[in-house]
Amino acid sequence: MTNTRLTIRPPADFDLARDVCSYGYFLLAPNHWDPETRSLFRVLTLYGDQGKPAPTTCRISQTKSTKIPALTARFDRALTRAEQALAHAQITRMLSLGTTEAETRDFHKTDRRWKKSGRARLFRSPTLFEDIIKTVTSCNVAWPSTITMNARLCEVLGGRSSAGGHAFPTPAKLARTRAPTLRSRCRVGYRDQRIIDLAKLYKNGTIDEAWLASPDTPDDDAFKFLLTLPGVGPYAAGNIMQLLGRYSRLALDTESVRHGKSVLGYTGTDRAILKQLVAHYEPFGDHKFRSYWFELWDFYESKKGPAHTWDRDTTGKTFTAALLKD
DNA sequence: GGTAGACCTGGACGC
DNA sequence: GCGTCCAGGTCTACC
Repeated sequence: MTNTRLTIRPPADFDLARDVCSYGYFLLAPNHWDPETRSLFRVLTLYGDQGKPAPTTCRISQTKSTKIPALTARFDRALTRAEQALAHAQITRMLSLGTTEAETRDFHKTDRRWKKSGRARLFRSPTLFEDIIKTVTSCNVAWPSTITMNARLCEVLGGRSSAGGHAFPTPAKLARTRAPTLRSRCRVGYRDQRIIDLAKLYKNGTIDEAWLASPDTPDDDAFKFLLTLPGVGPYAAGNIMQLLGRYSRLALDTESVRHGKSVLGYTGTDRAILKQLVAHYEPFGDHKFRSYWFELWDFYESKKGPAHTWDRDTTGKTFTAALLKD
């Protein structure tokens, strides 16, 4: 049997290099962006007929030869119909293909600064679970440690594809992992039990992805629920909101304060700067996270060059607050 | 409601 | 090479 190859039609304004390299998670395992070929490699966890996890390596690239920008996803084995449907859904989530051209136009009407570059979509994970764990691994830690934690989680607990790559651990796998294993082998520190508890909550349905993602669920309700999760405070909840495609909340941290000081020229105490940041983004209403994020991203690109040229193991590791201060 | 201190890791720094 | 300090967001105890 030949390996599966899927053709995906994204919205006409989609640009793989721009839209993958739009949020830091594209630098975290198991994602691997290749700047040379402008392709995204990663292992997706699909599920075979018996419901057993079936890690599968996938390479996503964009065809530029036709007028309509088609995406091609190549897999390391033949997929069943059900697996193809799941892979399609996971890729759609990762690349925010659900963000239509009309929604993009609406964002650009509110914040015209990004119309020229076309920025509107933010990269995320194939599953909400991975996004939640990635967010927890980014809290109270410098970026290089977040890179290490995600790499170790995949190497130690992620299933292996036939091509040899590791997937992100499944909720079931993390739910039955012992805290000392997470701490010593994945270097997650005190986050160990919180990660296990989150996996259990996801596995037993307490974290209800359908409810959280539903347009019928008000932003306030989703945000309040996220705050009840272990390891999730105001910053993490705000970040998970944007990973759900809800951009009405900010996710403010020390990096936001640095941005307020060095880019926006704010002065005063950290608390005063945070207050000014909230006022600054208020006019962008339901789009405020994107306005905030693309400002920040612009600054990173001014320091490190276009994001699609960043390599995970070199440029990607240099994002520390200390290095960005000047 | 506000605040102080602990949590853990890894990078920076001084010796 | 070793020891110490510090950054980072959440949680708990306390006022």
